[in-house]
Amino acid sequence: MKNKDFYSDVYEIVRLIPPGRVSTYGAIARCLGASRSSRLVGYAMNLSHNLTPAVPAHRVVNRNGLLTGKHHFSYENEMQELLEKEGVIIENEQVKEFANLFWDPITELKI
DNA sequence: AAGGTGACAGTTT
DNA sequence: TAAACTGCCACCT
Repeated sequence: MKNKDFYSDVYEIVRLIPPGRVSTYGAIARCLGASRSSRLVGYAMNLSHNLTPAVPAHRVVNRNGLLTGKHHFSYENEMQELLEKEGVIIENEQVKEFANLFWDPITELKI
């Protein structure tokens, strides 16, 4: 009934991202048919901090594979640590082999 | 109520 | 090739 569903869908998709994989704001937005609202996805992540169950926002990066949102975590290294813990290697605040680890919700969910 | 902001992305200079 | 600008749409003050 409200765009709140949009956020719910965003959280749901983010939760579907398997460990060790990463996705992008644009891909998620596009999956919901709102390719122009990629910024809103980032905003949704911002609100997901108090969300339960916790949304793995650390698995969501920008289309360049850059950890742009690390500043919004408890501490800046938390995002990187969480990703490295899952096997994702971060180099220069950027996901290494991003193209290989990229998890596209459209491709994965559409099958 | 109106204006400003932003965890992006695509296009242009 | 790299850097900068604009577009976009909901949320916040």
